[in-house]
Amino acid sequence: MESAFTWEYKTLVDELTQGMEKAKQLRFHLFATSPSEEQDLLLQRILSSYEKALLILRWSRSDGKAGAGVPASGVPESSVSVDGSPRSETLNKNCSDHQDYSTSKKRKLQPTWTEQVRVNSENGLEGPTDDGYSWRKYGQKDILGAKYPRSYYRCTYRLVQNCWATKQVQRSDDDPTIFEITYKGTHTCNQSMNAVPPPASPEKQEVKHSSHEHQLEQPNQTLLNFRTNLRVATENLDNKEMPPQFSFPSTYDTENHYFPISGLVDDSHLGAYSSLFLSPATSESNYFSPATCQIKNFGGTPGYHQSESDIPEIISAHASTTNSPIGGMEFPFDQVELDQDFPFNTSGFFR
DNA sequence: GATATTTGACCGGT
DNA sequence: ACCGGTCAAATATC
Repeated sequence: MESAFTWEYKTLVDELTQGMEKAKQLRFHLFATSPSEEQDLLLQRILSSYEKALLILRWSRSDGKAGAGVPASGVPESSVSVDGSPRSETLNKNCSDHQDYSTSKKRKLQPTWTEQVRVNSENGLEGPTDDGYSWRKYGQKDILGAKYPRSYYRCTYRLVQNCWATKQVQRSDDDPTIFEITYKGTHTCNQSMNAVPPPASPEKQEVKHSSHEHQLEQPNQTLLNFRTNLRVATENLDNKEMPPQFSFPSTYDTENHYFPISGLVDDSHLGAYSSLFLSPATSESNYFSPATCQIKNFGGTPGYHQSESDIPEIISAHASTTNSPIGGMEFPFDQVELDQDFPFNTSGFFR
């Protein structure tokens, strides 16, 4: 019945796969010669983009039926994190059930992935670094059986851009230099070009519940201190269907997870999924729905002097009703049903 | 004064 | 009832 779509799908996948292969080859050659960090990173990002595109296609296609035969090769984002360490993560694919946060106010199942970050510094206190997004801590809890409390962060721009990404940071019991960071949800905000940290000071975001709290104030400093390595993917919530074998985006990643640190913040980062979906339109053109504009004006600044909880309510209600911001796209999105998981209401840019 | 963090209270799931 | 996650008032920081 959807033969046309199927055809397009295959073609798309094919094209993307080819592109990715070429990029891999190029990268291979590059490694043989004189790998400059920036070049490598660029390729890294190119590959990552391909990965994302493929992943999205697959995801949207399978939508609920686990992988549709394709291994959910799953990293929706760059495989390099700010601190230069590779990351891999697993998503729980079951995020198709929360249409809008507003109604249930329960962000039940979202893409969730965990990474472990080892902190290098001798005293290893600062916690994992800036991951390119700015977070706001909203809670801390002692967890049963855990030595260290768990910290809860959410995206600073939740109100302004209706971004519902959150993360939890838990210091490992036995190895205090290891932090386990669980990301939940994807960023729909656009703080991607945040190589320059926003005024909100995202840097010291990570726990400082340790007795010592001499946090370095400069992000770059911090970055340098945490040339963390070791990323372990885990987390695949309640999705039994998901094949255990998700793999790294590209085989290269698995082999060389020592990507050189560079000052760059990968632009796709955690928001991969959402930003992905948005990207065809968002990244270049900043159109976006009128509703979005209202939202933006609404909050004004990332302040929340007015009981935070109402605003998102309004916003998402708004957003969920105006569900067709994407007008002129050529891709048959309607068949893919993208809107399920990812709030399109996000604004491309907050200005 | 605006924004971020801290921390006890609250709430929902199990 | 317990536990993890979130809220929100109080407090800290800029």
